[in-house]
Amino acid sequence: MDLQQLFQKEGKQLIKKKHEHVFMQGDHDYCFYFVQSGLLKGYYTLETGKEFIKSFVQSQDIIGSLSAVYLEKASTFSLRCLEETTLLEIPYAVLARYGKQYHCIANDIIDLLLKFALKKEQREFEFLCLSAQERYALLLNSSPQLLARVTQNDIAAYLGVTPVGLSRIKQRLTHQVTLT
Amino acid sequence: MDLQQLFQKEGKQLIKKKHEHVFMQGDHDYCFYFVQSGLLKGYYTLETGKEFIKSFVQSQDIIGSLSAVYLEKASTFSLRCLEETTLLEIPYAVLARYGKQYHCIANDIIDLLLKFALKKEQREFEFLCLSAQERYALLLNSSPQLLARVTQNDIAAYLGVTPVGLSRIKQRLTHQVTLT
DNA sequence: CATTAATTTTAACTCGGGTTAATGTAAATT
DNA sequence: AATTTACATTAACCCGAGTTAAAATTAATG
Repeated sequence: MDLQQLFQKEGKQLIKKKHEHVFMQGDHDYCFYFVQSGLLKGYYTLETGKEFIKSFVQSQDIIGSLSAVYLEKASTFSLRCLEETTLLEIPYAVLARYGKQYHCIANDIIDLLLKFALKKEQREFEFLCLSAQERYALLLNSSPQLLARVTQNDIAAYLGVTPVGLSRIKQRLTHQVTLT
Repeated sequence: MDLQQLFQKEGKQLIKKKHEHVFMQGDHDYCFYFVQSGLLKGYYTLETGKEFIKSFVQSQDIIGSLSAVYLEKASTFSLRCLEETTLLEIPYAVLARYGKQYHCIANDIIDLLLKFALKKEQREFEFLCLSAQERYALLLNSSPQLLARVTQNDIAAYLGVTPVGLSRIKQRLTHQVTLT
């Protein structure tokens, strides 16, 4: 048995409409979610009211709040649907139980965590070493189909700039391109 | 047996002088390292020659290049001693073998990866949502003793600003503080 | 279809941070 | 002690991005 089969077997199916939340920043959510279809955003809300997007979550992804699930603290971010989305929900306790019993599940969890860690490391690299314009160019290259499904506001919030800033970046890029 | 005991038992001790490298960006290093004493920096070198510090690595930390070890690719960063440092070196293959055999080791690996993922997630948050000044203020609060061991240049490279920029941030902060 | 609401672009102004270079200060080496 | 080398601060100038506000475009809804 692998992790995905475990979700199929033990997961509870949730169907969420566009704009609905799976959980909110501050919640003590103790579940992981496998995305069967749809699109979501994980985002931070600051005291100032500003919103920043941690990640877009797509079909076949597994998502959960590590700080809520593992540290048993309040979730540091909210998870909200950008499109109608179907998920399979599984409590962490169930996952942990299977992990202890089946080595292959434990290995899948290690695998999942490693991929997650690598993804976060890559994003850290981009923020640490690259300009907003370079980050946008990378995103455009790696995920054009994702960008098409998402508003400019959300892309900006993902890059860590304002919508106005992103608009200027796009303008600069297209001018440069047509120059060459 | 736990992970630290495994390092004691199977690890090979390395003693490195200040400025020596453990591995370099581009190397195919296949090991994890437990830091017994000393201080290191993991850093990216860009084609432009600019350096950015991914993380400082302190006593009791475990470090390795995930992309080198797990993806079997070239390491994306270099690891270099800021002080004389002693390490215990263990090949990933050995770790994986013990992980398969002993559940407690597998659990420790999951634990290690989770903590690493949480750390990277926190740093992602800081870059995504906070200004350089806010990041510096946080660092000053959370790790004053670390800052005392590290040069301004390295703190700047860790925050993602230039030494000149950091100097201005410090000036701004002390002026603000003395105003209140 | 028309109106309202949401999204995107453009402009004017401000500010943080990069760049370069000069100055000051501390360490290291001979 | 003297000189070189590394590290830190300061100043002048420039540019990218934030802010606010207005205009333009697109989408949603009665």
